[in-house]
Amino acid sequence: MSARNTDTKEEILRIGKQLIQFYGYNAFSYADISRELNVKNAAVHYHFRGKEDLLMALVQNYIDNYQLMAQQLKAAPLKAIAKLDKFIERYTLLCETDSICIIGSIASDYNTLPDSVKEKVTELINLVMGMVELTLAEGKRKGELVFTESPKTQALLIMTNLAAGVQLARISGKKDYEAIRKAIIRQVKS
Amino acid sequence: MSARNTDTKEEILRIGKQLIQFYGYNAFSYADISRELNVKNAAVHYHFRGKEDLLMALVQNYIDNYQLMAQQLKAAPLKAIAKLDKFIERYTLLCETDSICIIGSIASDYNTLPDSVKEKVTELINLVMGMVELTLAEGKRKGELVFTESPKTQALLIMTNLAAGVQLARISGKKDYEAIRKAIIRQVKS
DNA sequence: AGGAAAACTTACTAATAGGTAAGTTATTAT
DNA sequence: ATAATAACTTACCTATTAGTAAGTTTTCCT
Repeated sequence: MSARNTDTKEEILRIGKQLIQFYGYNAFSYADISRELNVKNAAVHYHFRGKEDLLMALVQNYIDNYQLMAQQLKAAPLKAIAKLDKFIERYTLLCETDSICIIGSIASDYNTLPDSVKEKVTELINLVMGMVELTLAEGKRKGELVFTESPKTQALLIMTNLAAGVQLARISGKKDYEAIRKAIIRQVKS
Repeated sequence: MSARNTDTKEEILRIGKQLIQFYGYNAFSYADISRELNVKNAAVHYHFRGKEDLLMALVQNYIDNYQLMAQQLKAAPLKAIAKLDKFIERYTLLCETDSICIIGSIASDYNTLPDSVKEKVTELINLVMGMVELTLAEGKRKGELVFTESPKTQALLIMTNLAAGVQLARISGKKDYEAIRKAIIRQVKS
């Protein structure tokens, strides 16, 4: 099963992920990836036939990741607020490297993407939104969280705060992101 | 040949604005603009030396626009909630054409932009944020609005809800945007 | 009417984009 | 040991990109 350089494919995904979060989908090329990996661009095409395939794999990767996270969160004996924190932390980390959430990045380039990718992205969004919504609903039921909106709407508010929060942080600084982060918590804390 | 078009320059700005909001900065070219205007791409270069200059002019255009809006809002004998509505309506309109806010669009491509543009965008953000903050602060002072966060933080929350709201709407539909829009109002309504 | 300036077009660059076909080297299974 | 195959490289290709220099047409001004 193992091949000569098994992690080239994973490395491509890793770098692609970085590039899309730092520069955006339409602003990076196979040359950027191959340069960083010290291979020729044809090698990247070997692993991913085209940019569309690479993006598909990338989004699928996120889906797998979040699916795992959703399972773990469900099983974990954590308070809702701690679960929410775990989720928010991902955005805080992005913020620290001047990167943005892949959903936001893709959303900005959405009208230039092939339909296949659009569908996969919808899948990803539904997954993430569902996860946050569930966490909120459970927290509310257990009395650990307090908010007046429906869990779905509250999830929308939080997601948009975070997604645009990291975008804004690039321009006006991390302080604004921090203010948003804290406010999100206050909004749902009992 | 025929008809002289003195507003070519303005038309370029109009189309550029559309393109950046629909496709993103790195996904449109001078060819896209010249095609739509029925001129050659050199004509676009005549009015704006390069893409950087075009983007600069575009952002400046927004600054002028919002500066005017800020003045009008200050002077207008409107309740704070009505002023806020006027601002939100811009995003609702964007949403209807599957377009996103220029700030969000630029934020996503931020790391590919020249410094000159970055600075201008900061100017734009400060202007818009300041306008929303002021409206919120005034509304609170007059008892027309009620919210617990500082006006600045509340402005951050609203701005991020809207900016990411229109982005999200592209993917998961306008219903989500509508839910966000209504929740924003509820959050500050007395 | 005539000249200057503005608003273009024509006709090119050079660089990069994404992509492919065919050949080479390394790894693995038998 | 060797055949098959995986993981590449070499060497291209075509389309598009932003951009420019030089010439042409249109409009403005006197």
